[in-house]
Amino acid sequence: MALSGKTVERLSIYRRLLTVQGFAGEDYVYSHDLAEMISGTAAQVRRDLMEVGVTGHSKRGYRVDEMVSKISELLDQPGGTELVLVGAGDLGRAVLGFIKGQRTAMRIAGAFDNDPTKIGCLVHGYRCQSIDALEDVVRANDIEVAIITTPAAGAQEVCDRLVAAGVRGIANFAPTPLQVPDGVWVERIDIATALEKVTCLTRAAKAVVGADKLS
Amino acid sequence: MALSGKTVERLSIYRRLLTVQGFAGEDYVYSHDLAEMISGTAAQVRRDLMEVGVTGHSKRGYRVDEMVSKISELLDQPGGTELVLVGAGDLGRAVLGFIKGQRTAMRIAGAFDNDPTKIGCLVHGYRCQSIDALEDVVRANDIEVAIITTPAAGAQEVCDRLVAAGVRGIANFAPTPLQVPDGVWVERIDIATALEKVTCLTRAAKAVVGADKLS
DNA sequence: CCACGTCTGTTATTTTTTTCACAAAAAGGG
DNA sequence: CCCTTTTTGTGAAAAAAATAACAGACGTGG
Repeated sequence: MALSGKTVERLSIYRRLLTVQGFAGEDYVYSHDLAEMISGTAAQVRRDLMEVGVTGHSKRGYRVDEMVSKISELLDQPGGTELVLVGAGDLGRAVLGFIKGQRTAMRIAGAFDNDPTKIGCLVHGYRCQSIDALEDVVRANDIEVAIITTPAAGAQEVCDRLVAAGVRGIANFAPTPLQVPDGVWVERIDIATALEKVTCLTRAAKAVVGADKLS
Repeated sequence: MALSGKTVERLSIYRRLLTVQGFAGEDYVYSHDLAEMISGTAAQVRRDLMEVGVTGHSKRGYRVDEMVSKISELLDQPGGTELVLVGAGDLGRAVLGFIKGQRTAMRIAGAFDNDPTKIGCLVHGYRCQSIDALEDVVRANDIEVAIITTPAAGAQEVCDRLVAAGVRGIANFAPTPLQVPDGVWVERIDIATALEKVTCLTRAAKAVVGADKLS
């Protein structure tokens, strides 16, 4: 019963809707309400919830607090997760802000950059350290998850160093694919690709609508 | 022959590998080389290329320049795409930097924010305007694609205004789902979800590896 | 110029993901 | 208390995506 990536994504969104957005404060929620919010189907919501083991009630829906705690059990590491972030540019700053803003179960154990003018500076309350200290911090804190927000050019090298130091999961914001050994999970968040996708598929969507109009 | 979203994503990556990374400068590339770079299979690469209509050569591979121009034909709008960006915070700044950095076929027609202290400031060379001017700029330039980098709270309202002004495609970086009418394409780039996914699935990957070791 | 090995193009197969559809549960009204 | 309506839970069907597999093309080396 390995949770698929897609399911995890939706669970993350459900939880957010149930805690800080939309349905915060409700006691019960129907599957079709959640479905509408995510522009999906009720069946899919029920299926996702089945996977996490929450059970709803006919005519009432699902208990919000039960959903949230069950989802959190699956998504969050018991004591929270410590991460390191490499690359304190605009994007790194944005990601740090995100982590700080949402009160998620994540803590930043260190933020790193190779630019001497950035080292020592505070970014969203985190002190930027020299990339030279990367391995030490990762090993000292048994860090398993890292965020790469460097330019494409340096990403693979940073990745290799992280993996060598014991990191098993990487959120890769650099616009380049990373090569990793088995057992390391890479989540790619590719802004350049996303932008190209939206410009491309916007035209496609229009074409479809146009076709519909003819029929 | 509607290009699927997944295919478009991969095409975007292929093009980048063929122009600015990895294979820039090569005359021919094999499908298995591209496959290795993206940690995929050669069959999938060939399939993607089939969809764009490039045809390779036995024993030689695919012509890089042909691939790039065919992919560009599909991904890019002929004269390039003009976009607006709403939300000039850290994330907005990061996205503007991306667009400026990659010399993609995209141009920023306007960057907007509702924070009076930001209005008038230059962000990566773009002058931040008041959100009040949003509709005027969108209509005056026939903007079809927009980028939302606001906090979650304001995103839906911004989205509604954009759609009302004629926008048909939205890259949504706000950590909330958006409701849009038919014919509008939304591409969600959810950093909070991505981070939760990587922390969650890192443990899952480890579990799998552990299980393998037992067998 | 022939045999071999490699790489493409595409069909078939498998796997994964989503949607459909309906029985069972249960609240509410008369 | 029973009937109606709404909502869950889930097997079955469908759709989408990825992978495998292999015929055909084509250099290359002898």
